[in-house]
Amino acid sequence: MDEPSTWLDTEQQDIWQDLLTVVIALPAALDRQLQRDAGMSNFEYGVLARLSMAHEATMRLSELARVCDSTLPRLSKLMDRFEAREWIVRRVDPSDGRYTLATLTDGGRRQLAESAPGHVAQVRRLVFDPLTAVQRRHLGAALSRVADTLRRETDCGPTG
Amino acid sequence: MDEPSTWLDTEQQDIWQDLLTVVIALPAALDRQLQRDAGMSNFEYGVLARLSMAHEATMRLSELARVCDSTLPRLSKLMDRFEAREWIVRRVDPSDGRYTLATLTDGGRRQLAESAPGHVAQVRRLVFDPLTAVQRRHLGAALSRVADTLRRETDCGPTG
DNA sequence: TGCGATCACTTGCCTGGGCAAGTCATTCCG
DNA sequence: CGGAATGACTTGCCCAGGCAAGTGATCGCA
Repeated sequence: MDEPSTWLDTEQQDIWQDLLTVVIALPAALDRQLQRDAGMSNFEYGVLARLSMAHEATMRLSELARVCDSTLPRLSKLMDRFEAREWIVRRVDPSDGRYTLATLTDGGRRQLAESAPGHVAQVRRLVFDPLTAVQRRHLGAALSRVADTLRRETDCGPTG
Repeated sequence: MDEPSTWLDTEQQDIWQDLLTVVIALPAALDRQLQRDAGMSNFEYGVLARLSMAHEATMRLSELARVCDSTLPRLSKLMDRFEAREWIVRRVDPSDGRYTLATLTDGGRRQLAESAPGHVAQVRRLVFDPLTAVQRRHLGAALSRVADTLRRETDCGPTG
């Protein structure tokens, strides 16, 4: 009746349903906690965290956008908001006037430090606590395959 | 130096990074394909699919919103767009005037049938093709634990 | 050297979605 | 029976993000 190559079998459908739940509800749960406790979204937290890990807490916007899976307009507008809160400062890259450098301020670093424990606890509670050590290892192995596929997809050929 | 219960170890950080990639890039990839080939988002596809599976392709909006992980305002506005494209019709529930019933039209069903193969192929390509049968089974086991946790989270206590 | 091409970012416009308030139907309870 | 309480949407307002066009800076090549 069904084309085997077109449809998913029962096991795949169950996995797919759970995966859909995770990709929808997990970001939503992370956003709720961070919004409530720190007044920022999961994406905003990720940007601050990436910046804090960079050398001298400074990165070019294009590079920051890339590692944060963001577009440049989106990041540009976020930087406007962060500058208004004085969490970052922008300045022109002295070595190439086309680039803009963003640097985390002390206030931004403080904000990140205050938000981190609650966020990490949420990640631990929702993702790692429900798993045994073996399940965690297996999840990691499978996720790395899927994540690699998606990264190739995004980088080179967003063929759809 | 670090509180063991506060921070993630290296294995967990790697898994977390891959999971972040998946929850961000997977919906984006699904949206791109569906938008390009069918002029709709992944969420819109899910709503049509759920409706098509219901008895007589009809559901109450509140029930449809629940199974689609949507809010009522969001779904209400989507129904406006779907009605404009004549993919669904709305009518008051005769058994209780507070409810609104949505029914998939023939046009909506046709649209779904045309979109399904490409969407399923994309899911298969991005999620299942990179995995061995064993990895797939392991992924399913771990995901079901995490998904269950998230569903409890959403239903009862969005404690954050 | 100078002018067009490229690059990095910014801005404007539009759409989708969240939240809170409003509307209408039904139920509860005196 | 009637008014208050509840329930199921719907609407209005606001903001974040996508895309396309605009702005400077730098590069390439004649």
